[in-house]
Amino acid sequence: MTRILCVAEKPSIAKAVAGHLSGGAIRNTRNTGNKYIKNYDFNYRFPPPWGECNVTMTAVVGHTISWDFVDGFRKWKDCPPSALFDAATKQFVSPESKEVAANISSEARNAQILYIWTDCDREGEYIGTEVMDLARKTNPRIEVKRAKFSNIERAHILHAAQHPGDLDERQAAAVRARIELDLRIGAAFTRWQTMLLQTVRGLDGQIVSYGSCQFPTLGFVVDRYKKIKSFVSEPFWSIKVMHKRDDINVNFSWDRSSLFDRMAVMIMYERCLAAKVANVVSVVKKPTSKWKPLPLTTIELQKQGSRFLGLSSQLVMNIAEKLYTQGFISYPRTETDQFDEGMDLPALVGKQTQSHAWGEFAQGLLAGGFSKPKNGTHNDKAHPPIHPVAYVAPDKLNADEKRVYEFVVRRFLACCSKDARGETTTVKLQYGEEGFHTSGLVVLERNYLEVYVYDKWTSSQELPAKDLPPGFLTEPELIALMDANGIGTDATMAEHIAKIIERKYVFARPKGRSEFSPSNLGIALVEGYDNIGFDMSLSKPFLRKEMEVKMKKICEGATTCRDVVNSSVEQYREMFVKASQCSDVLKAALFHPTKDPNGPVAYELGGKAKCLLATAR
DNA sequence: GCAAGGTC
Repeated sequence: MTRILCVAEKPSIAKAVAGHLSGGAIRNTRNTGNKYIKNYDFNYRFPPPWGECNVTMTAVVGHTISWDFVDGFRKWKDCPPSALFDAATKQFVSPESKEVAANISSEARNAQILYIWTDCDREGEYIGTEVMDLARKTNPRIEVKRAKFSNIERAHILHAAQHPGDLDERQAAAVRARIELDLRIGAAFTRWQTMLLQTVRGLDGQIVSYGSCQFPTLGFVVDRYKKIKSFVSEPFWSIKVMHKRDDINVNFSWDRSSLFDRMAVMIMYERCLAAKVANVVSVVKKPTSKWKPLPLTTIELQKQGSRFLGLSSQLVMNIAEKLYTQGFISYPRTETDQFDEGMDLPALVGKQTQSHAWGEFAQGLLAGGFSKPKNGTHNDKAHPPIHPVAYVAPDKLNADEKRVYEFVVRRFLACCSKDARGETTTVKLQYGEEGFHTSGLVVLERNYLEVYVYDKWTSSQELPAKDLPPGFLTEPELIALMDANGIGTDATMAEHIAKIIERKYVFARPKGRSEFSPSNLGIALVEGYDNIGFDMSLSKPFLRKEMEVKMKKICEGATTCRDVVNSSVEQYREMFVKASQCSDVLKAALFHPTKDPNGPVAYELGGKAKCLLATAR
C-alpha cells in the first residue's frame, strides 16, 4: 500500500484534516518530540494511481528554518556593516524546531508521497518548501504534491485531497526574497546606526534598530507629533444659544459655526439680543438606526481591544492566542469579516445562554431576536471571523482574559442581533438674523446595544468646527495606518508597535487607552534620515510598498528572487553609502545639550474656542 | 547585540 505523509502548517489543521480524511477512524495517534504535534495514522482512498493509502498526517509549527550570516559576518565586530549586503547567508533548523524537523525527516523516510497542507498563502507556500527540503534529507526521491484549500469544511477538504496540485515555486521565491532582504538591510543599518550613536550621551549600549516595518511605524508617530507641533492656534468666536425647559438645558449651535473676527461676531450677537425672542422655524423627526458591528477580524480586535479594554494590541493578541489554544474562541488571526453561509450560528449563540451576564440576551436571540450578521468586504478564504466556540465560566479566566473573552462573545452576539432603532428630532431656530440648530435622539429599540456595551448611542455633541489641534496618535489609529499602508501583517503589527516602544523610539502614554508620543531619539532618527534627502525616506511606508510590488512580480513570473534581491541590495547600498557620508546629520539631529534622547518630547497644545452665550426665550 | 514572518 502506498504510504503518504501529509503535513499542515499548524497542529490544529492537521487534526481537522485527519478527522475528515479518516472519517473518524484514526488508527493510531502518536506523540512526537514536540508537545503540540501529533502524528495521526489512518487509511484513505486517494485518486489513481495511488488508491487506498496508508496515511500519516502531521504538522509543523510555522517556520522551521532560520536564516543567518555565515561565520565571519555574524558577530558585530567581524566585518563592517556594509559587508552584510553581500555576505553569504546560511539556512539551518533553528534549535527550537529540532524536534519538528526530526519528525518530518523520519516520517518521510518510508513514504512515497509528501502531500503539503500548509496554508494557501505566500508564507504557506514557502513553509511548504521548508517541509519538502526536510523530507528530502531522508528521502531524496519522495514525490511532492500540494493540497489547495481555503477552509476546513469537510467537503472542501475531501475535494482538496482528491485534486492534488503542485507547490507554487514563485510564491515561495517571493517570500525568500523578502526574508533575505529584511535580514541584510535590517542587520546592516541596525549595526551601523547602533555603533554610530553609541557615543551619544545617554545611549550607551542601547540597540538602535532599523527594520522595514518598525521604521515606518515610528514614522507615523513622528508624523502626528509634527502635525501637533506645527499647529498654530488662532482665537475664534461663536454664538451659542441655550434654552432651559423641564430642567434640561438644550444647546443650539450656530449655523455659521464660528468666525475669526471678534468684532463681527459681537455685532451679530448684539442683533440677536435686540431681537429678544428666538423663533422655532422647524421641527423635523426622522427614523434612524445605528448599525450593529461587522464580524470580528484580527485588526478590529486589536483596535477595539485598545479602545475599549485599555489593553495593548500585543497583550490582546497574546490573550486571544491563549483563549484559542484552550478551545474557547476560534482562530484569532483572520482577515475575514463574513460568516460562511454553512455555519450554524444559532448553535454557537446557544452555548452562551448559561452566562449570568449575557445568557438572557443569547436566549432572546434564540427566541426570535436572531438576525443574520452583516457581511464585510474581506475574506481570506482561510479562517472565519473570530467568534466564541465554547462557554467559559468567568472563574476559569484571569481579569484580562475575562475581558478579551467577554469582548469576543459580546461582539459575536451583537453581530447576530438587530440594528438599534431610534428617532432624531432636529430643531431649527431663528434668532434675529442668525440661525441656530440642535438635534436630539430618542432610542426606540436598543437591540444589539443591550449586549454590545462598548457602543454608546446619544445625540452627537457638535464640536467647534475648526482650529483644534490633533490629539496624540492612538493605538487604533496607528494600527489603521499600518493596515492601510501595508506595514506588517495582522499577526505582526502589534509586535512592531511593541518593538518601537522597547527601542525607546516612542512612549505609550499609560492612562486609559494607549496613545503614543515620540521620544527625542525617535524624532531625531526620522528627521536625521529625512534631512539626508533620500528619494524615499526610510521612515516612510513607500519602500515597504515597493517590496510588496516586487514580490507580486515574482509571483507573476515577471522577475525572479535573485533579480529582486540584487536590485534592492544595490538600492539600499546606495542609501547606506549616502547615510554613512552624512552621519554627522544623523548625529546632529540627536545631539542636543538639554534633551535626554530617551526622554519624551514636549508638546505644546493649541488654544480653545471662545464662546459668547445668548439665552433663548 | 541585528529584521520580519510563521505559530505555541
